Parts: sequence; structure tokens; C-alpha cells
Amino acid sequence: MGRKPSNRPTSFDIAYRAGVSQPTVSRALRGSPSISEATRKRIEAIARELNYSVDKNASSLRSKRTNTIALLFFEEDTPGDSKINPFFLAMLGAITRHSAKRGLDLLISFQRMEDDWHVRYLDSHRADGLILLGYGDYTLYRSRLRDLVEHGTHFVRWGAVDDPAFGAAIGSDNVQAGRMAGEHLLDLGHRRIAFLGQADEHYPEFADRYGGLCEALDAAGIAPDDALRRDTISHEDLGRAAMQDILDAGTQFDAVFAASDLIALGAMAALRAAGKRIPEDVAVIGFDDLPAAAMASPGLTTIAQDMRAAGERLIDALLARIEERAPPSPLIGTRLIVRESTTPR
Amino acid sequence: MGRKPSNRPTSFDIAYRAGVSQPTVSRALRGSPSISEATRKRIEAIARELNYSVDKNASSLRSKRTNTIALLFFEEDTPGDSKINPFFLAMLGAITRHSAKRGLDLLISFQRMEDDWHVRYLDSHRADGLILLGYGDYTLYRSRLRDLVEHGTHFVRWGAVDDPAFGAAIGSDNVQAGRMAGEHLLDLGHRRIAFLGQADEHYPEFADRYGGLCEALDAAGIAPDDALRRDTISHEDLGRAAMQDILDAGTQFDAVFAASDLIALGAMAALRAAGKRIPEDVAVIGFDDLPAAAMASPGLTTIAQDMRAAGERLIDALLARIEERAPPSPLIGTRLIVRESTTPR
DNA sequence: CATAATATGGCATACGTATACGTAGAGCGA
DNA sequence: TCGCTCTACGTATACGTATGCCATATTATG
Repeated sequence: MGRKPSNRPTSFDIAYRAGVSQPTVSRALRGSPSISEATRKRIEAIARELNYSVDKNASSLRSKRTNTIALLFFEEDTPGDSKINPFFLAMLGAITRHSAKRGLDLLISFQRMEDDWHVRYLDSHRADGLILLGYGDYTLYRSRLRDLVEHGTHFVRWGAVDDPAFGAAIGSDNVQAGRMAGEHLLDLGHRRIAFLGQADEHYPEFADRYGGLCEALDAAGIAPDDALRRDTISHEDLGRAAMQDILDAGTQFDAVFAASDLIALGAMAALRAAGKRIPEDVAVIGFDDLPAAAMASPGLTTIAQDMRAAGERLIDALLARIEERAPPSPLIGTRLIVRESTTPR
Repeated sequence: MGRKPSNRPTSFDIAYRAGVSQPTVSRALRGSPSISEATRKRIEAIARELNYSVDKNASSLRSKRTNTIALLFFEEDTPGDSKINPFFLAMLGAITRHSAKRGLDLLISFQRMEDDWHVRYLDSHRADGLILLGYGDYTLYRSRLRDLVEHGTHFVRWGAVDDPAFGAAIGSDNVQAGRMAGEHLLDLGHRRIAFLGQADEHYPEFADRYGGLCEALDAAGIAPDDALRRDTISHEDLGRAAMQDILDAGTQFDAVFAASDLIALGAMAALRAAGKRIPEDVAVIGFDDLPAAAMASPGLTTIAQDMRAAGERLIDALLARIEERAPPSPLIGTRLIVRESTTPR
């Protein structure tokens, strides 16, 4: 029946002590219905006593299930300081917590867009699925995504919820959020609203936010003015430069909608340097609700994305893919956080 | 010799096509010297062509080496918002990058101090070693650490470099950094320096920073004044409260050394609310160089820890433990970042 | 009381790799 | 020629678990 006990306990050791066979131990610990309650209790007790834990490698090897998901971050290859985008760090927290709740291990890795990450993890049976968090030029990203889809890889990505040819996506309703931001500014009486953020196919999330703003403007009977728009990616210095550019151009404006908080913080610096009072001369609204947004003075009004829901949804969507169930809704809620950068105290 | 090729390629498939045995494939791909150059080239070519990658589970099962390390975060059980301490997020970035460079996979997990994390990862053969990033009450932490040491677990932790009975630690030279902060304030002519941070055995890192400050004061012939000290942990609101408490007490002071940036930012809020000008009335210096420190206005002077080195050192120290080599030096460099909160522009 | 239907658990084996050990052939010196 | 040392591989097997299939004991059913 059993074998002799050895050093680090295996299921054979448990079996030996319990007077059952090894498969019975395996079944008992996995909660198989074909093991009687009494036997299971006994086995569980012995397992606990011996401090036994299932060997993850053997288990995965045999069952073809790792109960692990890999979280892949992408970045554009920024030289110099290797800071991580704080927004994704917040996401990481949410994902970690929820994957723990689902009993999943989380493998994490940072990649550059250029690398051929799309094979390594799944083919080596490290993980059952992938979560992709990319920021940067979306067009670069697309070909890899298409590869993954064709390869039949189980993955979900955070970002623009668009063409499923690029895989399942979870993201905020950026159009609606953009409209919300626009309406907030309009409600406060602002009419000349600048937009900072690259609103084209390279950054579809920003494009949607801009689209939402335009909807709000339309509804108020205001035509969007391209003179009040500057392309910029999410970086403080670039946000500052873009704002400066509008200031230099001399076009009048009384509010700024920045596509991200980093951009907004840069813009606020430029405005301050130009002697503009916030929000009296120019109101500013951002996007993301980074910790720094609350810290800034004046506090930055912004759109918060529901990170907890995002983490949950990403995990559950991925599991749905893996288990071939129907996926959950892809859209995440957003919330307006009003601070002093739009409303003086 | 070989077997028939199957679905997902295995080392047998490679062997079959190369006309060699499976072990030869294994050896060739691992770079064993007992395989001829020619054979290896051939095998590598076939492997690439078939898109073969070694099954991580089988490999780890057999070799007892996972090439994976687990990164465990601890937090005190804070109710409500589940933010992650930004300092550890920065650390995460550094660790990730360096582990990739070393060819290690990184398993990540958040834990509460109370849980019995100390067994799960290693006994289940998920990882070869542990990196512990804990913040919170150190005394809670100690018993677990001692368990791990007795259990023979391979681990390294970030934090106070103290008694090795609690395992190998990597950390900044907090005493020296504290002295540096003190000297900076003294050089600027400040004499009455307040300290915010719990400087006892519960938070040994803070205690060391305070110790460094005292050294600097001693060297300048100034006696530390307990009336200018408040215990607080690293949280903005608590920093604010502690500062307020000193203000309310009416003790005069012209500078503040906060044991962390979060505390410092809270203190600055309290000072502003009390109508104090920074740095003219009160200079403020923090610790950590969070992104928010640069963002604050005035910019917060602070002590930056060399995160890149920290990540490297943690990984290398852990590998040294695992491979039973001599560990690298445990102390990490720090650097004074001067901003407007101590020197008016 | 005989037989069918469960309930429970054992037996055999597969998962894909790594490694201890053995061995054929080449080269070489005596 | 013999034996020796190397080189370069093959043979056999172990790692620890999960699972398809079968066997026994137990109970229900007529």
C-alpha cells in the first residue's frame, strides 16, 4: 500500500500514516467526492501535522494547470530613470489582492514592447494565462496582440475596449468619463476648455476621453477648438511643455482637461510659472487620481477609475477565457473627484 | 532511441528529429560541456524551429530548482483603502528588473502580518527563496522571522540591518543618513530641530534615523530635546497630527526632520495651516524621495535611497544564500536631495 | 435471499525533464 | 597489440502528483 516515510513529506508519507494509498490522499486533499468524510478528515489532520504541502511542480506537471497567472507590464523604452507608471502600480495592488482571493499565484514581469514576450510564459507552462498592462504607443502593441490571439493564448489586457481581434480588454468607459469631466467644467461656467493628450489611434484611451469632452461641448453648443488641443503622452515634463505651448500661442482659455494626472500636474506647473491662478484664472482637471493628485496644491480635481473593480474584472475575465465561460462586462466605472483645482475652497 | 513526435513539442520530439536521445537534448539546451558543439547547434536549431520551450514544471520537479523567487509584501492591516506604500512600489520596480537580468521569475504576493505565509511558498516548491518587504510594527514581525530562520528558509528582507537571528537584511545606512539630514539642517543654521517618527524598537529604521540626527546634534554641541519629538508611523494624516501636536505645545522650533516623506508631507500641511512659511519659518526634510516629494510645493528636501542598488543587492544576497556563497554588503547608499523646503529659491 | 446499484478506494500509469551511471569509439603511449 | 584516458553520448530511472479504470464492501431492491 504505502512506502516508507522519507525526509520532506510527500503524499506517500501521508498515505502511509493514514493507511491508505497515495491517490486517496491526492483525492482527499483536492476534495474529491469519492472519498468519505471520515477518511478526508483523517488525511487532512495528518497532512497538517506533518506540515505537508502539495508540490506545485508535480501537481502542475500532471494536471496541466498551474493556477498561476502572469502579469506582464510593458513600457516604451524610456532611458534613464526606471520609474514605473504609478497608475499601473495601483492596478498591481488590486490585481494581487484579487488573485489571492481566487487562489492564484501571480508571476510578474516587466517587458519592453520590442521583446518577444508573447511565447515564453505559456509555452513553458509557467502560467495558465496572461494579463497585459501596456502603456505607450498602441500601434506598436497591436501586432503582438494579434499574434497572441492567433496563437490561441489566454490573455486579457487593460486598455481601450475596442476590436476583439486584439484580444479581450477591460477598461474604463473613457468616453463617458471624458464627458463627465467636460460637464463638470461646463457646469462651473467654463467655456474655453483646452485638452492635453495625444488623441489619436496611438493612444485610443486618450482619444476616447477627448471624444467624451467633445460630446459634452456639443451638448452645450460649443465647437471644439483645435487651437486648444495639444498632443502629449503621459509625462509631467511633456504636459508642462504642452501647456506652455498653448500659453505661448496666446489663445485664451479658462480650463484645462488633461488626459492624465501626470500631464495635469505638469500643466499646473506651467500655469503657475505663467502667473495664472488655479482655479480662478484656469481650472484644471486630470485623470487617474494618482496619490500625487491629492498631494498637489491646489489639490487636483480628477477622474478616478475604480481600481478594485478593474483588478477583479481582469482576473475574472481571464479565468472566464481559460475555462471557456462567458466573460464579465468589460467596462469599469469612473468617478469624479472634485478638489481645489476646479473649485476654490 | 527516440519516440514519435506528438502535439506540443517535448524534448523527445527534438531528440527524434535530431537523431539523438532525450537526455542529450536536455544536456545540449542546458549547455552541458559533455555535448559536442556540433550536436548542440543542431539541437538548438531544431528547438527553435519547433518553437520548443522547456516545461518549467517538469524541469523544476526533477531538478529541485525553480529559478523563481517569491516577493512577499507585508502590511499592517489597514482597513478601508488598500493603497500600497509607494516606497515599496518603487522597490518592486528595481527588484523586477534585476531578477529578470538574473533569469529569475518573480512570484509576488501581498500578505497580512498575521497570516502564516512562512510555509506556503517554499514547502510547495514554488520558489527557491523569499524576499520580504515588510512595513509596520517590527516586533510583530520578529517571531515569524525567527521561525523562518529556524526552518532553514532561504530569505532576505529589506529593513533594519541588525541581529542576524532575524535573517539576512539589506537596508540603507539609516544612522548615516539621519546624520546627513541633521547636518544639512545645521549647516543652514537651524538649531531647534523637531523629529517626527516612532523611534523605538517597533520601528528600528526610524530609530536609526533619529540616532543619526542626534549624532549630528551632538557634534554641533546641541542636546536633543524630547519636547521636539513625536512618535508617528508613516502616514500623511498621522504626520500632520504629530506636527500639529508640537505646534499646539508651543515649543519653538525652526526645522523638522520627518522619518518619511509621507510624514513630512503631512507635517507641511499642518505648518501651512498654522501660517508658517516653509522654509523661512520652518525648514522641512523628509526621507524616501517619493514621487510626491518633488511634486509638493514647496518641493520637499529629502533623503533618497538607492533603489536600484537595493533591488540588486536583495536579489544577489538571496542568491548567495541559496547557493551558500558569501553575501554582498548589506548597506545601501543614500543621497541628500535638496529642494525648496529647506532652501528658498 | 439473490442481485443490482452505490460508495469508497486501490492499481497502474502518465506528465516531461534531469542526472547517475555505463559504454562505444577515438586517440595515444608503451 | 593492449590497455588507458577522454569524449560524447545512450540507458535507466526518479521527481511527486493526478486520474482512468477496476475491485471490493455495503446497501438497496425485488
